Amino acid sequence: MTEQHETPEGVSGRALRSNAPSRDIPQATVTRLATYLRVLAVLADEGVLIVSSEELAVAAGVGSAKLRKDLSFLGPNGVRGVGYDVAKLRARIEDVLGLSEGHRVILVGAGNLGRALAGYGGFRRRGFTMVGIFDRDPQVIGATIGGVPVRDVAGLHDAVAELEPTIAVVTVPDPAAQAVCDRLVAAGVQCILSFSPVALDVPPSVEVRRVDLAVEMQMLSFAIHTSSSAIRPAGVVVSAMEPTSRGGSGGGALRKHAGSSDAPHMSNGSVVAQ
Amino acid sequence: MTEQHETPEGVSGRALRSNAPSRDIPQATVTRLATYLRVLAVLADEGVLIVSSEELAVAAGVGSAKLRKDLSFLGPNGVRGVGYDVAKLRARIEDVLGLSEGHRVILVGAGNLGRALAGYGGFRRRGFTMVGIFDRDPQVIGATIGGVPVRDVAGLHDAVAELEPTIAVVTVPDPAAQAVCDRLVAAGVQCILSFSPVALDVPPSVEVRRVDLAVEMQMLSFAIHTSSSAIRPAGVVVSAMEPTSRGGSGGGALRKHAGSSDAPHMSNGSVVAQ
DNA sequence: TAATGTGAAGGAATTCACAGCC
DNA sequence: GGCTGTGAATTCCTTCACATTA
Repeated sequence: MTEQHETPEGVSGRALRSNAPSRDIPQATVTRLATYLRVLAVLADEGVLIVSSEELAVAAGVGSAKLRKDLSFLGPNGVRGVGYDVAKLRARIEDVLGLSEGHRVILVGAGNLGRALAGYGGFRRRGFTMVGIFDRDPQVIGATIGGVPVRDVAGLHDAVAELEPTIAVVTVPDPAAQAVCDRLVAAGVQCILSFSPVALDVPPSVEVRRVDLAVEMQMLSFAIHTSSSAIRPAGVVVSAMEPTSRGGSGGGALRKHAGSSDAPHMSNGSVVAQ
Repeated sequence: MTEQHETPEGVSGRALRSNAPSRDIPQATVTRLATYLRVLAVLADEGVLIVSSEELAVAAGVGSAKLRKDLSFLGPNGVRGVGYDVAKLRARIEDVLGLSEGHRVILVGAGNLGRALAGYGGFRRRGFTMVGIFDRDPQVIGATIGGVPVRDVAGLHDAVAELEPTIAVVTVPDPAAQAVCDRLVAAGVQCILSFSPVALDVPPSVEVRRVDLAVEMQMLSFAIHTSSSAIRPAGVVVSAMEPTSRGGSGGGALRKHAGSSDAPHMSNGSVVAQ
């Protein structure tokens, strides 16, 4: 959906920290940086030390020029005639995205989706530590999910003070979403990822991203609809994909096989942020 | 990821059907149409008959000019000086998105995430019918999730011929994603929603959307990082949100109570399409 | 020589402002 | 008077092509 594009005025707000990039980083670039990071993690696991923009681009599904442009916002990261140092580039992107110090995450709503997220190994692997899980159901409270005990949501306020989470993930039924959100805000949470399609009302100082699965499905629907109604050579569809050179495994020189990787089924969603 | 924005060249492929819009609809607009649809459903439930672009825009979290521009791609839909007929607009958007006739969905991977999706009421409500669920685990095969029995993924090919799904949702562990995808493609599935972060290799005729939760979390991280490192008046954060007029409930004339109300600033997200 | 980094061109999406209609 | 629909201006993003550097 990414996206694209909300956030009219770029994204940032002038970063003034240590290694902060000098210019503002475009929103669209930030979205892709997260993708590059995932690919770099896989490469690192495979023992790859150096990667070229072309190889990285193919693995991430974008054009190499776009990738270089994206990386250029972080300052010089590669060596001309050689490529990028995988470990160094990875560290640089993590630093820029604010992932270096990790994040403490709490989850409110231990339903199926909440459990799926809590059990998602990819989180911890990427620096997100689940420090608290909350629910309203007495039958669920006290149980342990992914090693973290489920607490009564009634104690949310105090728990936030105790756990000091940097991010809260909300996976409660739609009607409860706003109330939970209000309590999180009252408790001082600044950053919320909501899986409810309802638009949450929060003060401007709080950052909310919303993920709506149905939106993804509907966009797929549109793709089918338009392609099936288009006049086209038999079997060929005008698809919404990147004009990436798609060559199975024949392309990249350094990639081996994709085994080790990440987490088992998890999820997530599309996106749509508030 | 949003998303936003993969898909370089617009989205469509010349629609030539019945009520097809004359022009191509921009990708960014399609993303938001799905959002408008959700808001319209809520309004309809509340008994609202007519809505102005300003009201709809606030509820959806976008600017009114943007909303009007978006709707203009679908042809004339409103009445000047009055507003939009909720039911009529809703039907029009559903038609354009290809939702009018509903979709038959199969799900591969009955883990926590798969179960969460299968049980998600929002799907059926929006015209997506789960017609088949598949898994590899003998312990799960035969069980019923949301009224649909779990079948052995070994019979996927024949089942696709039998069930004729228009969309397949993949929620299997990462290492299995490509293989499952290949089998779906071989069986004739044209449209896949994958929750695995790995980039799937498919023929150009197949449409794939990928959803990666970690990307969302990382974008949140960036938002925290940049705003916390910015120089700003105490307590106020330079956030990446829409500059929407946020006025609690004082604004809209037709809306009743806020259970679901207004969507303050929102926006939307990103998405990463392969 | 090989691949990065980047100005400049091109295209897409957003915003503005107002003409047009009820 | 009020609100839609839309050209025009603006801003943002992508793509191209090449100068630059190891």
